Amino acid sequence: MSLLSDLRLRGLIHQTTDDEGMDQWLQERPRTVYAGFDPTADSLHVGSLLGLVVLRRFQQAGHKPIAVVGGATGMIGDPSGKSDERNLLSKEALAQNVAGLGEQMRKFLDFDCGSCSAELVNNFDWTGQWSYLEFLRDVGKNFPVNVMLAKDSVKSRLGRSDEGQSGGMSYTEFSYMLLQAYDFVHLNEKFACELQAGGSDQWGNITAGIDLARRMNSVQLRGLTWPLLTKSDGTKMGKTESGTVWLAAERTSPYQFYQYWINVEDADVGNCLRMLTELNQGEIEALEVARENEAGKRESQRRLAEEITRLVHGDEGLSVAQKATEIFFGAEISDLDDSQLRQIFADVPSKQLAKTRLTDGGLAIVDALVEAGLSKSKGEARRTVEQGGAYVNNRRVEGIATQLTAEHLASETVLVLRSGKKKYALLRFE
RNA sequence: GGGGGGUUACCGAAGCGGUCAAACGGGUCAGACUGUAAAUCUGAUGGCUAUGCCUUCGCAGGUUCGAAUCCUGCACCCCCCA
Repeated sequence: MSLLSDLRLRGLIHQTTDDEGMDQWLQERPRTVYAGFDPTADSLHVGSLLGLVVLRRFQQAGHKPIAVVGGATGMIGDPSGKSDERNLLSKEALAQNVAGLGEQMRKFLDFDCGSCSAELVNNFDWTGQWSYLEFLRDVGKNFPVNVMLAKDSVKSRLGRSDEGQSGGMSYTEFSYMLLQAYDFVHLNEKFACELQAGGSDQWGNITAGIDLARRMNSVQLRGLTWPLLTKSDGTKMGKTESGTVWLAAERTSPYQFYQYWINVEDADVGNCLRMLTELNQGEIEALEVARENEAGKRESQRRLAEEITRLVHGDEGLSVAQKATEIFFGAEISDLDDSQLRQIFADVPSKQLAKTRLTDGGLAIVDALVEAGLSKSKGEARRTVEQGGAYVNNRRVEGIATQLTAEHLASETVLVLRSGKKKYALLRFE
């Protein structure tokens, strides 16, 4: 199956500049394709996943992917789809972010495989060189304002100009499109890049780049967009009550990441499997059937979580996430050492207490719950225990009189407390 | 400026001299059920060294053997008349 028909089948194609010819064009010879990534944080998040996955597929099909980090455009802010003007970032912060993103991209793209090696470039490297006058002369001249005003991203903002300070659009933001358009021209000149891919909200920017290349260099470039990945309730993927789901393990632990996918709604999981994983059509269909017959097993979610977590955090990250899942959902805790426990419970609050608290008859379970922050008062702790909601190392505590001693330690120094179904805390005795 | 009503625990809201740590509903926390879903059901819900003790009913005083409940003053809120 050709790359493009596979992408189509997976629902990854929203629009192309060349519906009839592109498939053929891609099969003729290896092409160079680029997609942009937002550098407003030092980590990518679930929202960037689609772009990475698409570039990865292009590379697997023998094409050369370029990931462009918008160091320059990030300083300005893309108006597309944003209701308000974005905060500007300092140069230093951007440089740091760009470095972080590159690290994560290595998991998706091969940067060392000869002619189709991926490239990571920062558009600040070329955009930063421009003088204002040069830019106006060489680039700005090619942008008819009336065409720009007709773009949806601009129109929607101008319509709000009477709504006080947040309405309207600054000249800086208005210029964003020019910068991004020039990126395409530059990449075409330097890497012979002929195709830009992006989310459907990027269509306007992509076509602007194609127009500019035609005017400046008389070349015909191409564009392709993927649909925005949204949930069945219309909200964005990748957000939880506690915030964004990041790809960096320091920001979102592998366990939390894995759990995010495990908890995807039935209505969304099919889309996610098709768009984000590399499972083939047959496997995806089999999961679909399984989902209809035995929805309760949630095999699709499990598979989805497994695939994506492996891609982002590697086999090791996946196995920690799975082990943690097993434990967080009731498996008794045994045969684990300090470092394993710490890794698994990385997200869980912990408190250090003196080792001596465990000697001399031990530490009352009620006090332990309060110390660990699982109960606000001893009364509340007592209630929890009496109602059967307190667990030590995932074993239910029987009786209010329980005293914790060294025998209750799960590993050398750590004891795992739990209140209710999911609230955990660690006590470290050192 | 005058008249009336209000202020109760996390929130809403009963209580109007002892049996009030204070009904009821929501929330929250546990438990059961379940698909790590939704719904439902059950229990708990001021603190503690705990069959008792301590601190709470806007704030400060007072009456009384005894006050969330009565009286006085103060603060804030709402309504009506100027």
